[in-house]
Amino acid sequence: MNAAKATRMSADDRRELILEAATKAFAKGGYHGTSTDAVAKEAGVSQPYVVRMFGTKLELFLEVFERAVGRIRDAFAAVVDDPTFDPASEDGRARMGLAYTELLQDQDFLQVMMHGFSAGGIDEIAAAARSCMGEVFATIRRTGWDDEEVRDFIAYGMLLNVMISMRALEHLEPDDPLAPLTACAFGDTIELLESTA
Amino acid sequence: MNAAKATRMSADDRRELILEAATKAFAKGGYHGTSTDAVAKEAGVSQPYVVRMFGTKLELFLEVFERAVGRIRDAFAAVVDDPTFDPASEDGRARMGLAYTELLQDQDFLQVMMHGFSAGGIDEIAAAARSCMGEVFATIRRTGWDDEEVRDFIAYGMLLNVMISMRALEHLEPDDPLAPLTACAFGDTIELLESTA
DNA sequence: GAAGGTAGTAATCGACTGATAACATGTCAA
DNA sequence: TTGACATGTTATCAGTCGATTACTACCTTC
Repeated sequence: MNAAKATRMSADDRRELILEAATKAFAKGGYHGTSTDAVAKEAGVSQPYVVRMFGTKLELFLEVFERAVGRIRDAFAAVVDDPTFDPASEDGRARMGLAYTELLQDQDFLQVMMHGFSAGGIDEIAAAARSCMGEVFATIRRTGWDDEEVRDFIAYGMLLNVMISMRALEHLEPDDPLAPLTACAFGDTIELLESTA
Repeated sequence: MNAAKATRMSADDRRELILEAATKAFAKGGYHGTSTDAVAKEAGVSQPYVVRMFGTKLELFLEVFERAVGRIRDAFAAVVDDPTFDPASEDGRARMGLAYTELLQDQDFLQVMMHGFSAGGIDEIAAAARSCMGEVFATIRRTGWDDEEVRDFIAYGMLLNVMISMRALEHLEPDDPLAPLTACAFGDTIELLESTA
């Protein structure tokens, strides 16, 4: 899949490349539904190499998952840490919303996140999910908003995540059963996203 | 697992029993993470019997999923159809909230639902998810609430679903990274749930 | 009491999966 | 240039999975 196959690469670069490929692969199938071979093919390397580099499939998934949620957390942190950010203002709220909207452009991350959140059947993943989600909450809390406001902000984001996972944006036809909710949930960001989805 | 194994049973009864077992099994592992053999063991029948009764594993999952979401939709429908229901009143909103809280008692249904929502990689499941979610939206909409209010109600429910999936309720220790959000999200329903979880 | 449909199992298969081991190739320092 | 390490592959394995086939046991009805 990748042109870099023939050439040798530093382990760090190769690791990065595999993590990106794994993000794409896990986004589609989740932990159980994605084989290490699928990741390897996506990355353009052999399957045993993937396994050996990360130890086990679970460790690979955990790393992919923590990166995905970490990226989201960091996007919010960047807004909060901006010295011109005023959490109480309408502009402040808009900035936080926009930060999330920008994340919607790369849906692989969000889907990996949702797969991790749903995988409560695997202890390590559930623990990572709680830990990462706790961090996101703590980050958004730093706005100074009331906990209820933070909670509602996260809840709304979660709705969007779920709808992306069920591929609502690819089914905006007026006769689709979900279209009314999709329109209401995504509002005017929908045109922005349609072009990229 | 079930005492009914030795005795013969009508196909309809057995079907029901397998669907319940499958709900429990799929709640843990989702579609990919649950084998038909796991379902069979949970139901106390042989694996080939499960497959033959439902055709394929996918058809079984779809039936389990549609039942799960159907049950949620019906719970809301019952509230809306109650002649004493006044959507605009505080009591009306409380009733809808309570209907959801009652659903939280049986977390298997909610987890199956979340697994279905996340399984966008399988076309049939994604389509079923959109369809079922569309029905839930339409049902709640019958309250007469503004679309935004319906959306927020669903979003909040989705947050609770996700937190249940990551087993937040089993990790309420003060040092758990997620505990603050869990406390905020579940509020006073938490004592109610702790006893059953 | 036997015929025929229904409920259910045992045996088995081919495909796939994650992991391991053994091997090959490239790179760089002395 | 040769030794040593890092990068990467091929071959292989034991376990698991969904599905099919063929078989058994039960119940009903005439």
